[in-house]
Amino acid sequence: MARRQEQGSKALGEIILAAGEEIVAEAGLKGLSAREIARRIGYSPGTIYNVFDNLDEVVLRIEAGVLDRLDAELGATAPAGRPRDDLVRLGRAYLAFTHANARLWSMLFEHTLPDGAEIPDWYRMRLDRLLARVETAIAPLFAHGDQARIGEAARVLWAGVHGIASLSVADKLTIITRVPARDMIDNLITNYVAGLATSQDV
Amino acid sequence: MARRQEQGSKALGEIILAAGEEIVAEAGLKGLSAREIARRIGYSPGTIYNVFDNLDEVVLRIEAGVLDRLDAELGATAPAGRPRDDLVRLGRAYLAFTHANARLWSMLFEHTLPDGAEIPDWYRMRLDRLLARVETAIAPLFAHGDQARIGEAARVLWAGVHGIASLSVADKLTIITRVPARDMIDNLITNYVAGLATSQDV
DNA sequence: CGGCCATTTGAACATCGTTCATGACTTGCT
DNA sequence: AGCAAGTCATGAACGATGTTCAAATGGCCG
Repeated sequence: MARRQEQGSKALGEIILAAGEEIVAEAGLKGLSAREIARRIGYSPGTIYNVFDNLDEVVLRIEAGVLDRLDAELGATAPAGRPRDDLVRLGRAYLAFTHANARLWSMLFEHTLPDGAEIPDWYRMRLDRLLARVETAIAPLFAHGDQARIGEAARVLWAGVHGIASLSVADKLTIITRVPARDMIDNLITNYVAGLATSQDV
Repeated sequence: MARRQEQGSKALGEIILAAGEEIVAEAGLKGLSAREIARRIGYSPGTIYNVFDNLDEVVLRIEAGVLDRLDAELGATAPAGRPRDDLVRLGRAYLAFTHANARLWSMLFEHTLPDGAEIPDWYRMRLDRLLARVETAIAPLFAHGDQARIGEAARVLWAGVHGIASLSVADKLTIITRVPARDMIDNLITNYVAGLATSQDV
C-alpha cells in the first residue's frame, strides 16, 4: 500500500501530532507510544519513522504546539501598564491553562531529552516568546532600557509561578487548609512586585 | 537457589534501593529498570518483585532517600532568626543539592504515579518536613501563631525556589547574559521577603 | 501499457514490567 | 539423623515497548 498522503488534506506529520496530542491529553506522556499513534491513525508503526526521526521529536513538536496555545491564551490578556495587575492576570491565565491542560502541560516537564541531545532553537524561541510577555508586563517597574534586570526579574517571577503551578498540579504541595494555587500565585506576584518597588523605582 | 539474604548484612530491599539509586545517578530515571537492577546485584528480575510490588514503589523509596539526604543537608544551616539570610542560606543549599544530584533530583519530578495511585503518607511527611524548615525560617516575619499565613508563605517561596532550580537544571531558562540560578534565587527571596515586610509586621 | 519511485508496510530485534510455577535451600521438629 | 515445612530465588513466559529496513504497493508520467 502506498500513496495515501492526501486523505485528510492535512500532511501526515500533522495527523501524527494531532493523534499524539490526543493520547497525551487522555493518558499522559506514559500513554504515548509509536504503536498507539499508529493504531489511531490507521497506519503502521514504521510510518511514523518516515516522518520523524524518533518519538522524542514527536514529543517535542507536540510540546511546541502546547506552548503555542498557551501563548495564544496569554495573548488574550493585554497588559495595561500596571505591573502587579498585569502580572497577576498573566499568572492566573497561566494557571488556568495548566489546569485545563494538566496532562499536556505536565508532559513538558516529565519529558527529558536523552543525554547528548540539545533543546532545538524553535523550541527555545517559544519559551522566549512567553518570557517576553512577562518582561513587557514587568518592565514599567524598571528604569527604561534596563533590559538585563528586566530579563532577570521576569525569569525569576515566571519560574516561581511555574514552580507553584507545577507542584500544585502534581499535588505535592498540600497544606492542612488547602490554599488554592491561585491564591499562592497572587501572593507570590504581589509580594515580589512589592519587594521590587522597595529597591527599584520607575 | 534460596536463602542468600544475609550476604551483605544489609537487607535485600536496601541492596535493591542502593543499586537503583546508583543507576538513576548515572543514567537518569530512564536508565532504571528492574532488569538492570537485577543485573547489578546479581539477582534475577523476579526477585525484585518478591520485595517490592512494582517499580513505582522502588522509585518512590529511592526518592524518599533523596529527600532524606536533602533534608540532612538543609539541616546543616541552622536558622539564625534573620529571615532573609536564613532563607537565602536554605535556598542556596537547596540549589547546591539539586546541582550535585541533578539526575536523582530530576527524578522526583519526571516520575509520576499511574492514574489511580496516591502519594503515600511516608512520602508526604518528608515533603512536610522540608517545608517545616522554610516555615521556621520565615516565621519571624509574621505575628506569632499565624500558622496559616506562615504555611502559605513558606509554600509560595519554596515552590518558587523549586521552579527556578527546576527550570535551571533542565536548562529551560537561559537568558542572553546567563544569570546564574543562584542569583535568581537570591533575587526571588530578597524581593519576596521585602514585599512581605511591606504588608506584614512582626 | 510499462516502469519508476514515493510511500507504506510489517516482520524482526532488543528491550521493557510483571507473573508465577518450579526448584533450591534452611530450619525446626521429631 | 531424617524429614517436613517453609522461605527465597529463579527464569521462562506474556504482552508490551522503540526502532530498522527490505520488501511490497499503487499512483503517475512517458
